[in-house]
Amino acid sequence: MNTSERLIESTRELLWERGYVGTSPKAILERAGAGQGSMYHHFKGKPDLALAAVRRTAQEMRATAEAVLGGPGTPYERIEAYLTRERDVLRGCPVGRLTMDPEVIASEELRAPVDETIAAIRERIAAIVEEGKRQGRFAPGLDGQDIAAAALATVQGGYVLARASGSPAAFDAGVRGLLSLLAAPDPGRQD
Amino acid sequence: MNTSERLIESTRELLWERGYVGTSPKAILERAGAGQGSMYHHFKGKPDLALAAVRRTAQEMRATAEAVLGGPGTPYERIEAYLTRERDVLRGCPVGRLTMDPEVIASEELRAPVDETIAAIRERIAAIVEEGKRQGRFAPGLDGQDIAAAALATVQGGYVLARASGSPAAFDAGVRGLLSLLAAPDPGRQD
DNA sequence: GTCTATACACGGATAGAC
DNA sequence: GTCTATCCGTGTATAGAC
Repeated sequence: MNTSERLIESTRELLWERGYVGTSPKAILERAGAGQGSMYHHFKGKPDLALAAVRRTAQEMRATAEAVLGGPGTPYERIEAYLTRERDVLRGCPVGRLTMDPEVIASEELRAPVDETIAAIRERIAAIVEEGKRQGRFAPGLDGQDIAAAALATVQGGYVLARASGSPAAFDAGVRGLLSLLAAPDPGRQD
Repeated sequence: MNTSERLIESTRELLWERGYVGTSPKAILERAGAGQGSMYHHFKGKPDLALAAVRRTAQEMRATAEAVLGGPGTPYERIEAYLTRERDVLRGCPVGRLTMDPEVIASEELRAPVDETIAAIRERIAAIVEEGKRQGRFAPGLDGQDIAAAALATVQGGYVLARASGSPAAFDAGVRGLLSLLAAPDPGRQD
C-alpha cells in the first residue's frame, strides 16, 4: 500500500474511533508511518484528507448494505438480514458517527457523502417494503419511507444504546423489537 | 446565576453542540464570561466540570422523560407522547450524543450517568409495554424490553438521520414508522 | 515524494497577585 | 473568588533540504 493509501486508511480508522474533531494530522501520520511532508504533498490539509476518507467509507458502506438488501429472500428476510448482519456494534457506525461532529455537519462537502449514503440505503429499504406490500406480505397501511426510516434509526440508535451500556445487548434488543413488530402475525395493538 | 452555575451551564451547552473532545476550557470560560482562575477554583479541571454538567443534563432528561411517560393515557398513547414530544431535532440528544465521544466512553464516571439515564427510560417504556400487554392492548408476543429498546433507538437514530440530511423530516418519519407498526390494527406481515 | 525544521495559535493547567 | 501571567505540549500548516 502506498503512502497516499495508508494516509486515507489511517484517517478512516481515526474518524471512526474519534470523529473529525478528535482526529489530528499528527495522529494520522503516526498511524500511517508517514511524515508531515507526505500528507501535505498528497492532500491540501486535514479537511481534504478527511474528505477522501469519508467518501471511501461512505461508498464502502453503501456497497455492503446493497449486498445484503439485494440478496435473496422475501422482503422481510432481506430487511432482517440487513438489521442482523454482523457488526462491530461497540465501534458504532463509521458513517452515522460523523453526524455528531459539528465540523462535518458544518461542511457541505463532508456532509454530502454521509447524507447520500444514508438516503440511498433508506430508499432501498423503502422499495423493499413497497415490494412486500404489493406481494401482500406487509400491511397495505405501512409507509415504505417511514418503515425504512424506522429501520435505519433502529440501527443507528442501537449503537447509541450499546455504547452507553458498554454492551452490544441493547443493539440486539432493539433489532429484535423492530423485527417482532414488522413480523407480527398478530397486531401489535388491539384497540 | 453565580459563576459556578454559569460554568456548568456553559459546559452543558458546549458538550451538546461539540461533545467532550470538541469542548475546550477556553470556550467554556468565554461563554460563561469567567476567567481561568474561576474554573480551577470551583472545579478540579475539565473532566470534573464536564462530570457536573453531564450529571445535570442526564438528570434533567430523565425527569423530562418521566413527565411524559408517567402522564395520562393508554400505554400506546404514553409511548406516542414520548416519541412525539417536542424536540430540537437537529441539535440531537444531549445525552445520547456523548456516547460517540471516545473520552466519555473511556471514563467510567462520565459514562455512568449516560448509561443510567438511558437504562431508566428504557425500563420505564418496557414497563408500559408490559402494562399494555396485561390490558390486552398489545400482542402478548411482544417483549417489553425489546420494544423499549426499539423505541429509544428510533429516537436516537432519528437524530442521526435528521442531522445527516439537515432536516428533521427523517426523524419524524422514523417515529411514524415505529408507531404505525406498534399501532397496527392489521399485522405488519402476513406470511 | 518524503523528510526535518520551523512557526504560531490553542488546549489544559499552575502560580500568585488582588 | 476572581484575575492575569506563565508554562509546556499539541494542532495545523509552511519552507526548504534531500
